[in-house]
Amino acid sequence: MPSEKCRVTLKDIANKTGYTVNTISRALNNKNDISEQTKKYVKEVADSMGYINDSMAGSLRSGKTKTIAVILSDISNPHLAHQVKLIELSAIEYGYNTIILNTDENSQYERRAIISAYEKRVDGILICPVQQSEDNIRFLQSMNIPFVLIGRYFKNLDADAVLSDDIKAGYIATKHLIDKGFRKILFMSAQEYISSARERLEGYTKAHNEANLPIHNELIHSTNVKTGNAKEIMDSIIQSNINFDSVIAFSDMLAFEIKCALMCVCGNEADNIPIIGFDGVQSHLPLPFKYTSVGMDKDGWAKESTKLLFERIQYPTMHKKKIVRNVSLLNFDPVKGNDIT
Amino acid sequence: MPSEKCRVTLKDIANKTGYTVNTISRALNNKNDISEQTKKYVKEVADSMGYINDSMAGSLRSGKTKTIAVILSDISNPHLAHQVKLIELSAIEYGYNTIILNTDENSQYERRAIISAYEKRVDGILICPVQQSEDNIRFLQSMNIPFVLIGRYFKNLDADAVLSDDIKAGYIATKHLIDKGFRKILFMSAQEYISSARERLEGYTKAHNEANLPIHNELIHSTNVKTGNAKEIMDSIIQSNINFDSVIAFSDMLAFEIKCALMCVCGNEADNIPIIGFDGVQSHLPLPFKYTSVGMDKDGWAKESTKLLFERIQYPTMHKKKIVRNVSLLNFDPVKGNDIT
DNA sequence: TTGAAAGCGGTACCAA
DNA sequence: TTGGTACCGCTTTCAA
Repeated sequence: MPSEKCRVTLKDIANKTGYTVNTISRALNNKNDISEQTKKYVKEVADSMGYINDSMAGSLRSGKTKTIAVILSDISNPHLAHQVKLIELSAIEYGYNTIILNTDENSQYERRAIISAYEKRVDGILICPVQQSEDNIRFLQSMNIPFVLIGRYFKNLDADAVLSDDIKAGYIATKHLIDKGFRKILFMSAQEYISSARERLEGYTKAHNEANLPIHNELIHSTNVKTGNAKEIMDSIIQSNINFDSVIAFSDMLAFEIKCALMCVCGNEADNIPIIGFDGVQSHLPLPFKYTSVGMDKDGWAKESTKLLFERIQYPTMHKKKIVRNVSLLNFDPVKGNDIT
Repeated sequence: MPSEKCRVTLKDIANKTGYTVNTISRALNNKNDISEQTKKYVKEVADSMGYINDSMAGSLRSGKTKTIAVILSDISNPHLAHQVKLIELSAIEYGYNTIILNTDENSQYERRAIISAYEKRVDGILICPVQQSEDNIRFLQSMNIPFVLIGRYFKNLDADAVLSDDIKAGYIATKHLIDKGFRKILFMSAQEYISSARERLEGYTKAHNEANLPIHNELIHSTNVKTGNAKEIMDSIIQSNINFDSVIAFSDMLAFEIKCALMCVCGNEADNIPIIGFDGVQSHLPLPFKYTSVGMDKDGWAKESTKLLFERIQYPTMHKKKIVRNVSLLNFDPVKGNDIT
């Protein structure tokens, strides 16, 4: 147990044992220039005194914090929360801690998050960039902290990235609906500066082109979609007499919101309007209704990006890598479970 | 922009301006024994050099990290993720950062999390304790770090806590079903060492007693419920020929899982078996189906507990407070929205 | 209003 | 194998 009054330090152990702080430090860190006997003794005394390392003091000197930062839009999004959890588990295996910083898709907050990570001297950063501009990422580059982009990337920026194949994602979602006979597919996208939004739309277009079907611009909504306001947007679309028979949504959570909105307007008829989302949350969010999504396997980009980050930390000069992960159509059924097409 | 090679330090600014590090430090921290002119000049130079504070070095000296830790079972649970987000937002208002540590309902991990928080010298801790034993919390007490229990408490332990009225929660869920004529209410609880689980069961019992209804022990399952294995448990219950006409589940996520399990077994008939969960996730998780839950308002214990923690940090000797928040029956309908009874 | 120096609690480096 | 000492970057204290 730690002393009642204050922190037990190396000095305290040194005083008690007669060794110097230096020896204590190296004994506790299992350095091999200390005799086993001394190590054992020192460790015992340290334990009995309830010594707990002060990571700040150590990091200040060594320059290493054994901590990585994960910067993303919103931890309260179930998809991201799950990914973060996986990242944390991975990081622990490498002996690292994780801190999470939210951007809320806001460049200013993102800038703050980057600064905050720098203040805390993290050894590396995983970041799903807001992308409103490239400034923040260039700023991050100038800091010389290893980082990996997750889920989104910049064309003109040579950086490590772990992405999903978003063109394919948009394509298979669209093709799936086209194959089923739907011709008026509403595409509810996010901000168009987001690379994954653009690429999914590209897939949407590709599928239409392949099927020799025209693209109706009124069906493509690249509005600033934030969770929580889908109802208003859907209402305005419906009020504008835009005709659609199916929907593709930028995320699963958005898809759920859209479904609610449709239920408000059409009641049970809403079931006739299929909605496909992205992210594949069904792997860890079993919900009592059927839904379809396009996504990676349940590990998403979490494991891969953590691995890449630690590679980068170890080999700072290694050539930059861009990893694109495969996606597939995921049909979730509460009875049958997941069915991957 | 920060220098390409390394961190800009106070020393660098001192060298450039001719002042000492001391003056620079106090100028940047807006202390009032520095002339406005000097402050302005120093800040300009610091900005132009891209100076970013090294929080570790500062904290090491000052003993304050302006960081709190949130220790809970699993950030990937949507309910907790939402609460954590609210805590973070609150903390930022107080000028604090937040780190999150997961316990996975495992005492050993909880111990590690507490140690990790101590290593990082956090100024305070919000913790939803695993409760398998009191050891970890007593350990935490011995550390002299201000902390607030959230959602769960210990009878024999004088500690700050922000809780929900779980007896009432169990009571109104049960009464609601009894009033509707259900008589065989399956109670799917969590580990019985968890205070909220016990209290909800107490409410369940109370509602039965009040209605002069017997309690059937076979309907009460205090198994080690972790998300993800509800199906097996439900299967075994059904195989045992235990008869039930309705369900109360320890959490909303568990309720969703149980619903899926029932759909597997009874198909559409599952709709005739009402399931009530706890947590009230509907306030921030709009899903396209109706469900009922018992919970607090959407702020949950987040704001209140953060506030209490900062009170405690400010007044270490203040008498301990136990805050019990009200709960109500929440009916979510994708069309009508939330209806609070 | 500013400067000089000590020190927070470790780790790194070199000498013994 | 161990000890002595500088030092990480900042804040605090006291003197000027």
